[in-house]
Amino acid sequence: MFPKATISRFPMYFRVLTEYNHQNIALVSSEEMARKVGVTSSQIRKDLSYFGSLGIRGAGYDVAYLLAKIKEILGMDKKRRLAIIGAGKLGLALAGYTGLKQHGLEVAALFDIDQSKWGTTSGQLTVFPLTALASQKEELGMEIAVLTVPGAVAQTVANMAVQAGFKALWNFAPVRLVVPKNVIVQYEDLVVGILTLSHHLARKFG
Amino acid sequence: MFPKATISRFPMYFRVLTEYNHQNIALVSSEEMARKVGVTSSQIRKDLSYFGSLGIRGAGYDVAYLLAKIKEILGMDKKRRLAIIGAGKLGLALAGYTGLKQHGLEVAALFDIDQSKWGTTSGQLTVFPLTALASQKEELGMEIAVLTVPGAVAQTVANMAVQAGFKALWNFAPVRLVVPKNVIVQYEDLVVGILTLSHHLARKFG
DNA sequence: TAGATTGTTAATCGATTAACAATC
DNA sequence: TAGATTGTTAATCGATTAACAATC
Repeated sequence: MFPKATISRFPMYFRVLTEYNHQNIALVSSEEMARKVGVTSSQIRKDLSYFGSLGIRGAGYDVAYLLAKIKEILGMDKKRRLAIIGAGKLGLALAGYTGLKQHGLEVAALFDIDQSKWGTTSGQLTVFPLTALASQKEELGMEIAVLTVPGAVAQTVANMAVQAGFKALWNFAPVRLVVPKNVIVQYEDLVVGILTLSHHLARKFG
Repeated sequence: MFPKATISRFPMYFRVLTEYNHQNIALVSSEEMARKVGVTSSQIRKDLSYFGSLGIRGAGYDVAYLLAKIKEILGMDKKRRLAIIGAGKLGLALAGYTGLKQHGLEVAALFDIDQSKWGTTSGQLTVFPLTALASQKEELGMEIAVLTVPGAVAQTVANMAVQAGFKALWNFAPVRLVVPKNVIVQYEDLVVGILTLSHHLARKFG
């Protein structure tokens, strides 16, 4: 098995390879990529080696081939559709975030408990009542539920998502969720990064 | 020195302690906290031990005291003001994100290069021209620059922030920034989490 | 004192890096 | 073939966990 951190570096690899591809660069060495990404070349070779012998000894990595492989590893070869639950500021921002589309991820619909938000279109997206989650999941073929709701209701909403058949949750609420073990939860705590900065500032300047 | 991961767990400790505090619970054991946070009690004791002998043997941790200590460690004892550069969807969402305020962080102003956005108030916040960065930094006492701009201009904007005197950057653009070594950059890549999920889905279901 | 729980040490586990044989 | 760079092994580094002496 490979380190968890390996997968977390793949999005960055994907981006620099996309760039090389646009520049019509056909081959790239681990050394060259390493410089661009900001890791060691050893790290890159090791990360890639977990998924097979993807390079050419003496030459480097075929950009197009490696790009295809990484897309496959990250599940980007198939379009993944997301349901955003919680049409607040964060939910709406994610709905319009171009970074998702650039990585083959598509927000298909939003859901909210607040009646006043129903039907509202953000871009060409519709906000549905939370009760429509299961039916719309089937209708729109959504696989991943994004939780952008207050912490106090996160567990309840997670239960509904699980009930609706979602096997993957991307949770922005700072709450540990209890879910059946065939359901994957990815936690996203936006506050960690900024408080890490705040900590460093406090250390250095007080 | 302590593991980098130690600090990243502190925001979660802060939240559960805040909860205990609201419930008027005065003492809490590492075992109890561990259950709530979802880590081992050893981990909690170790994490805290890096910052002194914060507990009471045989009894546990004094909630109010530990809370104060953690606030201090995370630099939350002083209010930190943020400048959001890039008044797009993500920037506006962060400007209105209540999670920041709950952790003693205050967005003081937004900045954008796009003239049509200047003066626009989001909540009671103003969007300033990028050229006003240095003057407003002094005026409003901002310490942290939040970069919510496209990757293509992130380095240029980072340079401006450094020029304006910011010593800490919170960078949402998926680009490695080159900055003087007395400037701290915290990278926030929103795509990593969701692509990790996508990878797991691909593994399990194809 | 007896019971409980911390703080810390040592062992374990996991991830990164250096080095180089394999090979294009 | 000579030069280059991968893929992989072994060494190093770092983080977590288990266990228990210290002590409230």
